[in-house]
Amino acid sequence: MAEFSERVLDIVKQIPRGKVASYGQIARMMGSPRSARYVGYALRGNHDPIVIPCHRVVFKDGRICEGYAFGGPEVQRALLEDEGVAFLDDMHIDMDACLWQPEADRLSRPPDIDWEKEMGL
DNA sequence: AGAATGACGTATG
DNA sequence: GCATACGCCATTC
Repeated sequence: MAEFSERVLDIVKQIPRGKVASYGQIARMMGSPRSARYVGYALRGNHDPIVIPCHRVVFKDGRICEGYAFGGPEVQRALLEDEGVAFLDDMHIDMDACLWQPEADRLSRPPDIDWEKEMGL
C-alpha cells in the first residue's frame, strides 16, 4: 500500500463532523498540489466507507461524487446535513462555511481566504 | 512488466 | 466565458 493512499485515508479520516474537504486541498496537504485526482483514486482503491467518509470529500465547487460515495446521493446529503453541513443546492455544499480548515485554527484567518492565490502559489 | 486509466484542478486557447 | 489540454502519481487490467 503506497503511502499516498494511506496518507489520503488518514487525512480523510481526520475530517471532523460537519466539515468537508476538497480533493485539491488534501492534495496540497500531502505536498502534491497537482495530484488532486489521485486523492480520489486512492479512496476508490481503498474503498472503506467505515473509516473513510467519502461523502466528506467533495469537489472544489462543493459538489459531491454521488456516483462513487456509498449509499447514494440521498444518503450523502442526509449524512452531510445530519453532520451540520450546509447545502446550497441538492448537490452543492456551502464550502465557505463547512470547508475543513485545520490550518485556519492556527492562522485565525478570515473567511476571505484567497484560495486562488494559494492554489496558484 | 508494461500500458491504460482515473472521485481534480489549473492553465491556456 | 466556455472548451480543451496538460499535469500529477498511484492503482488496476
